[in-house]
Amino acid sequence: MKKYIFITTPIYYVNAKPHIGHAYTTIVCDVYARFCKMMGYNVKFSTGTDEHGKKVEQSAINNGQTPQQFADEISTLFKDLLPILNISNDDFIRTTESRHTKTVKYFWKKLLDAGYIYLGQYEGWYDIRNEAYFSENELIDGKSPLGGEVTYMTEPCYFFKLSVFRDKLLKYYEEHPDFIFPISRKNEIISFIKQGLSDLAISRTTFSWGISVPNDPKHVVYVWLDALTNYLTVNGYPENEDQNEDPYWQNVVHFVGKEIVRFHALYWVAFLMAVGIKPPKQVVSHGWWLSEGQKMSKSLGNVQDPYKYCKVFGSDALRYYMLRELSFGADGNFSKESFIKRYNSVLADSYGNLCNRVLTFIQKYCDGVISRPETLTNDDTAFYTSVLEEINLCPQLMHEYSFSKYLEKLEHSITLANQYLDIQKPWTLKVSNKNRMKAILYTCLENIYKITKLLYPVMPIASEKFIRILNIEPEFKYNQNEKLPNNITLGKIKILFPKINNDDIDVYTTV
RNA sequence: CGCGGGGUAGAGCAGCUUGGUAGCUCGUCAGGCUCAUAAUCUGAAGGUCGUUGGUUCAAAUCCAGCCCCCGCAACCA
Repeated sequence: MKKYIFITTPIYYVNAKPHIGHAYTTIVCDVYARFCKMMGYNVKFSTGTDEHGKKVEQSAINNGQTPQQFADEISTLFKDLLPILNISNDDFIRTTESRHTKTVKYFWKKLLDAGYIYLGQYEGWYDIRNEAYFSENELIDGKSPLGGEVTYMTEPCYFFKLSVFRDKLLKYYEEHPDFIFPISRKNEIISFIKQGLSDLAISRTTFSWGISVPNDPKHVVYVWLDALTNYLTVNGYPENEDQNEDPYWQNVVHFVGKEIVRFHALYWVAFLMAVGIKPPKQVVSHGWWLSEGQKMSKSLGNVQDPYKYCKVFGSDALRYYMLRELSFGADGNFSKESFIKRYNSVLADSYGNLCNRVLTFIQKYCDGVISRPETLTNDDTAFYTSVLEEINLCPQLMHEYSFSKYLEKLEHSITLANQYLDIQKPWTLKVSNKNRMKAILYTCLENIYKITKLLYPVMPIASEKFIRILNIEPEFKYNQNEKLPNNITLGKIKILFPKINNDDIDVYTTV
């Protein structure tokens, strides 16, 4: 039976230009999506931009543009970066598209019909800059906890009856222990709910750049109700109304940064429960990047620009680095020094060089032609076994989002291959035993091939390049018993990862 | 009693959920190889796992207290 999965990035808010965090989330999703495709899943993978709200309206005015012009411009920036990162998304959704406004309005009516929306009055101290209300006792020195100036306001406002979902949500988490990844985030959400849930204001009248509330156009739909619904839009709602029967909707995985877990794991689930749509399978949260040990900030001038790394090292290298360096879920550090070190020691010296030493050997001493040996020695089978032991762990690690360990296993397999060569010393057999020499080379090449296939989700370009050198048409399907064809004739050999010694790469953004 | 993250070899980290020889990468030192991108391979040195106490036959891992570091204006994954 064919398996389905729907993988999403958050939609990115167009108030700011793309930065390293957007690149990271998107890359993580892409790696997972490519992996799932490799495992035979039908994959739907979406990303996009979130374009409404007061901040966008304000930024547009400051820029002398209409909100739509402003949103178009920034959205394009996000979209244009996808090919640079080599992202294989199936859809790019914008919240200003008509397909989306239609979904949101429909979704609103469903919530209304189900009795979960009521018109009330919001009163409290309003922090204009942060678009949020606070109660008297939340204020700090007469300012909002977010630091903004506040004024006392009352505003008619639609509410979503979030409070009635308290027990349903807790029960859902309990029945789906893997719903929030990692566990530490799940505990945060649970303790947040236990502190008490109040109803959620889901409309605003203080600005107009948004989707207007059906039958009450003074109001626009609150940003998160608008934004989260994008996942339904992408999945064809409301035309495809019965999401509970939709194969992709059975297995939805939302990748998010840790700061927006609450919106996905709590509000979104409650919204869906309210209209009777099955909540997503999992919300997977990742940490933040620091730069050279410090928080990235424009004032410190240490904002890392991932696209500069792409230019110098290629997207494969950036993807590899980001997944390998961070223990997924935790915060981590992005540094030029460690990037160059990992690139050179693993991609250039260890993997790249291994490929090159075997390929050029075959080219020089076997005229580029090699075939499956008749017999294997014990050393050969031991080598096959030891590599298999490593790479067979990979699928499970990927499903646990242990990207770094996934790569660690492959790196260790590469070391095993280098060791195998050093022990077998095929270069001593050039004259004395050419058959044995070829058997060694074929054995090594076959294992590199297996490893390379598993590298594909992370480094699709290099993986494909290597396989093309073997004159094989790349087909990325996972097969535990992956085999090379019996006869290989090499094409033109290329260096996969040229060593980079330039320490003067300008990596900081010059915004 | 604000919230959260963290303290494990020179550096950066994993391990902690499900207690039982402390592991990875880089770096250092010594040696081997020459097919390869001055790449590779072998070996070695280097840690009282922040601290105190508890549970246990056994704790980096569980529990309690304490110390120290980082983040919590905005932008935002």
